[in-house]
Amino acid sequence: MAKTKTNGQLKNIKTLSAIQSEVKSINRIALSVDCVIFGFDENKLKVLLIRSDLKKFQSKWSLLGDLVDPKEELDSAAIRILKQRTGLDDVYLEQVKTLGSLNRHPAGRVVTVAYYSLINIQHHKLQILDNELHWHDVNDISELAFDHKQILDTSYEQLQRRVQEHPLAFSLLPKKFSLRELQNVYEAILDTKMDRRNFRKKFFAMDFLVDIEQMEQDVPHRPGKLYNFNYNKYEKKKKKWVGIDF
Amino acid sequence: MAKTKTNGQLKNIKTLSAIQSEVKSINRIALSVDCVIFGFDENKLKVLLIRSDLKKFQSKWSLLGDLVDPKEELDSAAIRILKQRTGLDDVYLEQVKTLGSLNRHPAGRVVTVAYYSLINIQHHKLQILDNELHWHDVNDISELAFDHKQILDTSYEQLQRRVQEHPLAFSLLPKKFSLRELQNVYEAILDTKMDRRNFRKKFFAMDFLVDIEQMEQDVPHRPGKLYNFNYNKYEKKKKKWVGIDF
DNA sequence: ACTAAATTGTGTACTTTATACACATTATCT
DNA sequence: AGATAATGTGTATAAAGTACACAATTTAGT
Repeated sequence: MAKTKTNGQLKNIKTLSAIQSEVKSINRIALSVDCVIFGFDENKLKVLLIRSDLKKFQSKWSLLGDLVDPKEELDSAAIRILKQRTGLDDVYLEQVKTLGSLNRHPAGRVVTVAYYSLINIQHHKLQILDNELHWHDVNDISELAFDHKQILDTSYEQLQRRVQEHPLAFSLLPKKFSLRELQNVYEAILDTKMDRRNFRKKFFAMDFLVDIEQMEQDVPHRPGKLYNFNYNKYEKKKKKWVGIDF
Repeated sequence: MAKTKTNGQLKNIKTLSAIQSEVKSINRIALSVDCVIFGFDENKLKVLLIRSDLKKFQSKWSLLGDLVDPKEELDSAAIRILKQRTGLDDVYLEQVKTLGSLNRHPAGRVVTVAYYSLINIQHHKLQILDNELHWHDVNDISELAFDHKQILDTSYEQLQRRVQEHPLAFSLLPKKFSLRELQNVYEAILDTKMDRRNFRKKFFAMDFLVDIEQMEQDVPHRPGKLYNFNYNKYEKKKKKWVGIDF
């Protein structure tokens, strides 16, 4: 590798062929993708986990992941995993961070790109036939295989931040939802209680909810109205940003 | 690779040795780190770029980056690059995202982990002796080598978001700064003008600024008071979060 | 020494947003 | 028919954000 030093600084004189030989050489690392798949059920935020296959982590649960093929895009790998595990392929997906501790994986150096996704459990409920796959309450998870607890925590924190500034919550619900269901999603994600009247006022003031003139069915009480979220209107009107607040 | 299918789902029966062989095999990818190094000078937000060394990108500027060694932590690689290029090793550093398009690099498949960092230009001004390294106005950059423009844009957007919610701006300033300098940093990052009296009111109300009882020197007008930012106090009092706002 | 120029430092009125809070209505279940 | 459980609605108060002007301090120029 061609480098020269000038006053302690590196000069940037690598040639393409030098870089190519570095890229082709043993200088490579296994890459994986791990997906934190969030769902919403029984008024709780859930995450889909699989029982770990490795002896070292026997009996521990882990996130859904796989190695990235050298000819595969990162996002494609995440989409592939989601499709394989949930049967869904049109889901909200967001990259969270990349972890690469030297000893994070027992099989050697594996750098992993973490994603989280939001899915509507109702839509795919029938597809989890693999009995090693289960939905877990996010707040009940104390330990996972590898560094997956850390990935989950970071993803959950990012979800909490982003759900307040972007209309993500709707991805966890059916297309038609009641205001109570929407509030339940926010309360589950943010782990807090909100005032019902102020919550409704806020969302009606935003003016992104469409009253579809239908009512809830099969609820053991007065049914609420059902709404859609109008993404087009949101895209046109969304705020740029606000102010300094920390 | 041992997989079985059950109703279109994958079962998770890989053994450790199967994974090890996947990890060790040709199934590996070159990894790099690219750093967006932000600075603040002449009341403008700047980014440190180097002239690209590759013919294909002749005359284009690029971010500072290097391949990650298989025995090197990701953060360490970013810190190494910052140290090599700026001489600084105690800088604000944040991972932004990982890009892995199949054709993003002419030398082959190279997945890159992007970081941004904030440094105080004054502190290291004398260390940029390499004349291929230059500070550029962030808003003057229209084209960069590889996909570096995309990395810059994403980093800049993330900086704009985060600077509003976290006390990052101070990393671009000397330890002692005047309120006007602080406001200039915010105005440069957010590309906006703010009301001077309201800005002061806001920061004094937060109560994280320490009046160090010194005045600016060598300014051609009435000097302002100098302040420190009290990170300890901030860590104790910082807000959890707020509400729904999009 | 005086004047002009530039910037600091300060307070108040107004607008917008957030919060706290209660009761009548509509449906189901027994 | 009555009990239960949730929906739907408005107002008063508190907090935060915004708009805005003038005197004081220092340097630079003459």
